[in-house]
Amino acid sequence: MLSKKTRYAIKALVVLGKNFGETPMQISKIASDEHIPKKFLEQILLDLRNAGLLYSKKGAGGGYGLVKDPAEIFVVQVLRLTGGPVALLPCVSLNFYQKCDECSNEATCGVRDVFLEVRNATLKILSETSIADVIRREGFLIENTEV
Amino acid sequence: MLSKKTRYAIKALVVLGKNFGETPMQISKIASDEHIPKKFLEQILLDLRNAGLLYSKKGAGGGYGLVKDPAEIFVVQVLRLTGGPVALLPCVSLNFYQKCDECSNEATCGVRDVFLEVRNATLKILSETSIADVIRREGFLIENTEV
DNA sequence: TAAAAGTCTACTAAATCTATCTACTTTGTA
DNA sequence: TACAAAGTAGATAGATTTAGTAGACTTTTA
Repeated sequence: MLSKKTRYAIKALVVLGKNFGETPMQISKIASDEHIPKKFLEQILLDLRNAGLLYSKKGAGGGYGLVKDPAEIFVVQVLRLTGGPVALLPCVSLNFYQKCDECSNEATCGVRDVFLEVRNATLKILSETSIADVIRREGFLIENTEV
Repeated sequence: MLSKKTRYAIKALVVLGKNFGETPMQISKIASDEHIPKKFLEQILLDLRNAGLLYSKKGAGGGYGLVKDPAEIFVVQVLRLTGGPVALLPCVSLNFYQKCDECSNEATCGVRDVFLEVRNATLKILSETSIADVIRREGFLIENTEV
């Protein structure tokens, strides 16, 4: 399961993606619109800024904005920045790799092999899906509902 | 990430799968062979027994064994029995469903839609892979290494 | 110069996970 | 029949992680 942190980060990026090209957006606005605790969101946005995804502007009229086009930010990046590994086992994780204590030989571990397959499938989807795609899907679904 | 509980459960079922048709196997043996804390494993095997996957025999010469052929036990079942949801978001989970607090409209949520796709991909693999498959893969990999 | 808005560090509360303890029941065999 | 082997059961403790809060500080604009 994704942590709240990861989920809030994605939500925030979606909101900022819709706002791309406009004047920066305040934390408070994002927090209240998306029902995210403001102080918690502050930390998250700061992380995303330090990672180079967002710019920030202090003072009156300040706020946050995307540095890149939402089509160039992929969901998998957000997971990784917010500490959510893609893999279900540490021994098949690219970015959070850890040796299994209970497994004697990684190369011959059938369990590992299965979860490697799962990771690859997940990774494919999440690394091909951008924030822009997420926004697009939303739009598509809304239209579908309204027709 | 899968919990230790889930991982231990899979490991134990693999061991018991190899032993299928033989006399029951003791917790202590599984625990020491697989480097699993014995008392913890006791709880896990009991859960799997109560779920109908294992039979147990008390007293001297007792132990645990698979009720069904390892080809009929699927990895996805083990995840679910041991509390490991397949989905990355509660709102796309079949067995551990929960409404998102921060999401206003589930039907039009683009984030949900993406993670639904991820869940379906994961589910496909895990529900098609049996304990027997895990054992087979292991064998295949060992042969590969030795040749 | 006051208000708006982000920055930074530390802290706490709650939940969950992992593991252990203790006492008990059932069964096989000497 | 008694003892040892082995599973059953529930409680509990320790560690770790997650989620959220608090408060003081800096920068910028009007």
